[in-house]
Amino acid sequence: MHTTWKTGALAEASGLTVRTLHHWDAIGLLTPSRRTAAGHRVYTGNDLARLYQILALRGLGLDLETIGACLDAGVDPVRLVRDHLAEVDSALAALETLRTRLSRLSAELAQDGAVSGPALLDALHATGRAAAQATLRRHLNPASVRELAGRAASLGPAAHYHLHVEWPELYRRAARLRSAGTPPSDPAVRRLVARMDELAALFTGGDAGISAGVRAAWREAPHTMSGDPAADPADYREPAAYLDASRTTAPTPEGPHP
Amino acid sequence: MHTTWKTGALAEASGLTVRTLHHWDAIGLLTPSRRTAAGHRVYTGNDLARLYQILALRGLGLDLETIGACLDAGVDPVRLVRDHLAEVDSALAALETLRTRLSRLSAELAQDGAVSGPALLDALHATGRAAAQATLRRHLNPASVRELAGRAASLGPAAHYHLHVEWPELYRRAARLRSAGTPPSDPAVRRLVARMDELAALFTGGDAGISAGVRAAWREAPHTMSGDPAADPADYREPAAYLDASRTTAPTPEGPHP
DNA sequence: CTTGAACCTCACGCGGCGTGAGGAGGGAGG
DNA sequence: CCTCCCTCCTCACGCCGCGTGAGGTTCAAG
Repeated sequence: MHTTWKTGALAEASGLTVRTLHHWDAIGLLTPSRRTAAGHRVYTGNDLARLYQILALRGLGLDLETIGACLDAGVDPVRLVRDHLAEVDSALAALETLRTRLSRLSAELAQDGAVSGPALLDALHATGRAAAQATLRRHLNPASVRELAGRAASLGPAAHYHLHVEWPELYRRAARLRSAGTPPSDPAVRRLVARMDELAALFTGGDAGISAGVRAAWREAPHTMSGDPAADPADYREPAAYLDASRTTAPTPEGPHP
Repeated sequence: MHTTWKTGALAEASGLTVRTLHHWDAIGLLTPSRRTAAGHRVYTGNDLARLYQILALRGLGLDLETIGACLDAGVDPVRLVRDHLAEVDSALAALETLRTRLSRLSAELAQDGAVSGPALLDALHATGRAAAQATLRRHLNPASVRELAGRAASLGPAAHYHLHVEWPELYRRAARLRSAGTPPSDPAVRRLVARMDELAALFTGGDAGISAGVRAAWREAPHTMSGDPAADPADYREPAAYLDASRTTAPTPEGPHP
């Protein structure tokens, strides 16, 4: 009965590839105890035990460096597992959100029997839009809805950009400033507010009634209006209050007057 | 009102980095329509529309090459979404399995108050082992259990390897051969069977009663015996039947007799 | 004209190997 | 002894989506 293995034999027995064993040797994760005079790797029973441990830890989804640290003494297993579990949980949450979006999209596509070229983008675009318009209609009269739609149409492709790219980004930035403790009176926040008001004016034409209605729709159902079903209402409510505070506080001095 | 953007402005507005825009330009995903005489990138409204589409598709988790193909005409959106959904589903299933294992392990670790060095491996090892022994005890008398344990102990670290590395690998290989349509009488299958019987003899000492009991335990609860809670009983039952068939059929000729 | 910010183009790095290229060791058969 | 073929070895580049400098040009303001 043999008690040592050459690279190929170990690879075949373990289901790994020779290249993987070479790699693990190169990074010092699993170094064969011996070599023949010609430089051929010889794995012993101890190496096998280590291989088994590596496979066990790899099965937990740990990266190779962590596995090495684990085996070469020096990690707190409780913390390691707890942290890793947290990582896995967040990855799982992200994937679940994605799955929801995809399956909704898939349904949308299956429904429009005929499949043309940019059908994917159309469907992607349409998904959830009907709901957003319904919400808007609850807060605006038909004439205002038509005016909003007309202004959006006249902006062309830029409308999509302003609504779905720049606007969410402004919101994200407001959220970052807020959580960094920046006071609402800070000039950076004021610049954000100014840009957002500018964008809003593009769509509402400066009509206070329309913009109030739009704001009400966002307050009612941020996840519907933003088109992101995973959006947390709190992620919108708190920055909104922060931005309102910016609009109503006195400016902070920003260096000497010119 | 400006209708063009420089790299930095577009990056800031979209929340991407300048490097990302450079990269997307380099791979031809988003090339600015114009450049200044000095070579500075100038993005137009059309580029913005494309950027918006890219971000929308990226939000679905598609890779950049697929996104490019999508936008430059030439994919079936129905198939694309269906296939991608399938990918996401399998990733999700894998992650859920992993999460189950990790949380069980976490509980195991929390239970053994004191944390020593190789506690993680101990816990990993112990998880589910008690259940496997309970299953075994239902199929073997105490003397046989003791004999099994004694033989396993005398094998040392190699026992872990045989049980948890080589044995599952042999099973996986059997499953592959089976699904490839290889007949049970094929010499490759016979070699597998011979090796598995050899391994079994290492643990049972050739005692037919013990090996029958072990086989019964595996038939009853493969997921418990293998230590993999996600194991599908069918993944063991069918290869097992296949291997049994190999043991009871006549050999196929493998070239001319010597 | 000078400064400083913003822009440009290389080019390496990451993780975990896959996939050759090009060469040497080793056992079986002539 | 030589030849054949299989297994082993060591580089070294490629993947994906950028991050992160290094080192040089251009632009707008003072």
